[in-house]
Amino acid sequence: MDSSTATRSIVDALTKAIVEHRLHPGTKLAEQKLADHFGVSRTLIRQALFQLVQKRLIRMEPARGAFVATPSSDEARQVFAVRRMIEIEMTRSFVRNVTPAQIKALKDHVAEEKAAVQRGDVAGRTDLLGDFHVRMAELMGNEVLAQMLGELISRCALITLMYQSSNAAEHSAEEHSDILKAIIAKDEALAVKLMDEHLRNVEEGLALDRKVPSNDI
Amino acid sequence: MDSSTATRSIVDALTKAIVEHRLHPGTKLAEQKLADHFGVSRTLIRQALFQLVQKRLIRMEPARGAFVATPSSDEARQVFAVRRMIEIEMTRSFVRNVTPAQIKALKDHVAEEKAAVQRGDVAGRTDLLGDFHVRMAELMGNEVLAQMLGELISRCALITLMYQSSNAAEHSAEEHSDILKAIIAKDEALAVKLMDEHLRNVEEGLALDRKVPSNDI
DNA sequence: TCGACTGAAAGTGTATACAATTTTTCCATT
DNA sequence: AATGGAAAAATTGTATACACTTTCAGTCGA
Repeated sequence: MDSSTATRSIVDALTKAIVEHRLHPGTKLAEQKLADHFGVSRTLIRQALFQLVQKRLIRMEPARGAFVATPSSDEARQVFAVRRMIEIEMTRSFVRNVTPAQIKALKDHVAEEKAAVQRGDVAGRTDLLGDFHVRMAELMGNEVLAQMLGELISRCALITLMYQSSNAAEHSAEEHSDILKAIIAKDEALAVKLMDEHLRNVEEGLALDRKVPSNDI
Repeated sequence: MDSSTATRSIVDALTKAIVEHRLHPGTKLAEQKLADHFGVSRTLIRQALFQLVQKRLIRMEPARGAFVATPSSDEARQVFAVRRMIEIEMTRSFVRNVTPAQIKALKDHVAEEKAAVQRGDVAGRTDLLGDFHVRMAELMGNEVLAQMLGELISRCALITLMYQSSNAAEHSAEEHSDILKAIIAKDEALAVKLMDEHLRNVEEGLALDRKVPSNDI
């Protein structure tokens, strides 16, 4: 059997469950339970758990087991700082080499976002808002970039769940739209500025100064 | 026993061996041999191998086993593109908030680099040249950044081995020194420009246009 | 001689077994 | 009733067993 396929699908399923907030920060992930649930042995579950540790979506405590990660506010700030570093330059590079096909792809994406907002599809909206950034990376044809950004954004999903205060994320679709306009106008400086502000807005919509909220372990 | 400790030390040992070029691209990593070498069962070896797959230092083929990765020239270009994105903004941020202690730390590091160059210590030099960049990230207090950059630089070690043509890397210590001078002068634009050029120089010292050289699998 | 088949050897993929640790339960003691 | 502690249950960490796939050597046939 394909080594990766079995383990990979478990990793993907767990990642999805964590990012979509069906598994909350601090939740214990018992190996046998997961094994029963997925219909495999603990061996494969452990392989999957170790991969999730590397993705920083769970943590493992010696002899105590795996838990959904509870990123600290420090870590949250660092993740956002790295996102800004990457995405500022990504945006710059994107504007410089943008093609009509790329613009169309982003337009379609923003339209989907707005549709999700309109119909009040919170889960779908959250998903799409993150995908906008990964989509840019993919459209640039840089898989390394796309994957790194994807992992950072997965971590942001956890962070958002833990520290969300205001619903500043409601404006994100608008901001994406504005960024796209700047890209279309090939206004490099503006696009970069808007992306930077957008990421700062998302971060400032979080309560990173307070203690870890309700979901404390 | 600490879950991570055993596996972790295996991952570290293999990473070191790959980055230090004691294991060449394409080399088969047989599980039982590694198990014997490390004095553990295949279980732990497999856990380690899966982690190395995620770090892109090895690849696993279904039912065929693990091999030291042989990054394509496309992948190499992407890795360098991401490094530039991250490090340009990292440098900018570094200059803006630099402290005397940070400057001293980088000065010491560059001195070590020059010493290694002087005494013809190629292995130590290569190591230190990569560390300069990680050191900057660490000095900024951003562990997330430091770890991401560390992984990118590990991949660069593999890439360098596969595609090294000219020994352009010999000037790297000089370039680090120049970057540091710009940082000390708090000349943000210059520091960023020098870092960008430095990374481009390293990349251009590689033969990414040619077919995969001798070490083809 | 070359090529294709065949069977053995080696290696990977998953499950299970077992030792060691943690957690829970339950009873005794204050 | 609350606390402490010991035994039992559950859980993790590692090794081993076993089925399945690939690899390779050797043989047979053209």
